Amino acid sequence: MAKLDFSPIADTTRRAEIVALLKRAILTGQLEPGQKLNELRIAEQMRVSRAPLREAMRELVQEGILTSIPYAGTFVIDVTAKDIDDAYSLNKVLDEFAIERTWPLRDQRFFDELDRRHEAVKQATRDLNTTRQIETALQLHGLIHEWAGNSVLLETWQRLTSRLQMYFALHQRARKEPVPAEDLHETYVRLLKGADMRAAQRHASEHIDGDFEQLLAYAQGLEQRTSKGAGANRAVAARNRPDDG
Amino acid sequence: MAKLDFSPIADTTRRAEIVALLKRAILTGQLEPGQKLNELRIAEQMRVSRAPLREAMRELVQEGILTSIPYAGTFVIDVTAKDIDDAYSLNKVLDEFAIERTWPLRDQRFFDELDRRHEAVKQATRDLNTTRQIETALQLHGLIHEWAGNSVLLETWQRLTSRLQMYFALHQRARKEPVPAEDLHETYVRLLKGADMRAAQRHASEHIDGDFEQLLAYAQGLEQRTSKGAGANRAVAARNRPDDG
DNA sequence: GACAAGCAAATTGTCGACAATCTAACAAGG
DNA sequence: CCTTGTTAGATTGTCGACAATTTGCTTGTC
Repeated sequence: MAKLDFSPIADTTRRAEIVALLKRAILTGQLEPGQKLNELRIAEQMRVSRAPLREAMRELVQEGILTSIPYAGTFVIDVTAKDIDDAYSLNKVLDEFAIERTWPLRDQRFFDELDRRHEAVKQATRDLNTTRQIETALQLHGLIHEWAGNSVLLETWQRLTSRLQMYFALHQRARKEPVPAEDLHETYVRLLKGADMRAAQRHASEHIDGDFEQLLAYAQGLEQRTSKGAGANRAVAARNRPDDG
Repeated sequence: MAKLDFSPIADTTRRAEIVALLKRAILTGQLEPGQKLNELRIAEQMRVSRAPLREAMRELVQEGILTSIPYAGTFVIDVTAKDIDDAYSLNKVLDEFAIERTWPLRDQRFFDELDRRHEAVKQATRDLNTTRQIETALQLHGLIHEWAGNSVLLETWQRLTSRLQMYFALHQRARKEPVPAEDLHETYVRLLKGADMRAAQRHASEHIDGDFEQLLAYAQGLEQRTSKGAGANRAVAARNRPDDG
């Protein structure tokens, strides 16, 4: 018998599809930070009952992109400069670890996959598809975490990625300028193929730095505009913001 | 007006209480790895309907201590030697990062809290309360993550802690020997109070090493006993195991 | 006008029942 | 004997309705 690996059957529960829908809406910035999610309205729009919707929302709360206050509502997380800075700091640490673990495991398949993902980024850049560009860039970046062979690391990074994707989407949305056409990942890919692990680690940090610098500036701008909420409870403040429509 | 911080009102939803109950049952090892959670039975035992129970289970799935297979059931995660090793590796990295960030922020309140938690561990040790001993030891360990001032790091560590607590509980349960009476954390606390950050980081790694060595040995024993499931899907294998009762 | 009590609307939390799916046992056919 | 189709039972997934809680408005009082 031929050795054929079948991929798992897709989850056919409404819950799973709702999770996917909501996640996309949040990560692409269609649902804005602080926005309240009205269960009845969303359930009607999706043509499902509130039960699977609520279960889906519970998952996203635990995934860290929604917050929930009993009897008050469920809200898209707010984004502060500190949140972004925290995520960035940890990401740097995880990257170094991932590169260290991936390094001895690199093989032809790794390099091929690296090229494949790099190509996907370049394609999205050519298409001027910012959402897809963010998505593919993070997938390129995620390869070292997948390859490191540490399931806990991968899981952690994927959770972090959700937020990063949201942050970048918000940033892109705020500044309506066109996407940079240059290839920012050329050096990153080259170093990952090379022989100097330290150099790769160092570049990974710096590379992320470049992306995050803009993000931080954007977030700090946000802070100032909504500065009244400085010491207040963010979630509570969110209550007074408009509903989803 | 006196500057008084009120602690948040307790969540009065059934869901939150169910989460707490289930989590405790899993983290203390009362619910064994791979065990299936029968919704109807648990709901009846807790005198609640399945709706809040299912929502609670969704949270724990996302928290990583339950796994769910559509239309098949929700199971306590299986524990493999590799899982423990992965968690251990990442924990080491997070610890170094946490110490680095906490280091300049240490003050009297930090030292006081450190002593307080250290004392709690010693008390639990004197009481021969293994469950509480694990709990307090992890809380002592968690201080650096709380103090580091990075919310993403803290969140990540707390997720890791859930599993660590489960692993240690299983380990303690397997070997019925009495708890070691010596104080394993003396050096750790002393170094955190000292001036040599590198030394503290190094000891943290080694200190964890000691705890994990036993865990790994235990897990590897598990692997061999249930070796038939080596290549098989763990979750599927779990289906054939006995229900909760 | 300021303020407290009380009511009404909207929203979230929970419940019980039904639908969809899986598992296991059994029968039929090769 | 092995495989395939069928069926009954149990369990999970989903639904619509009801209960609990919050919020904002209204009313009455000073």
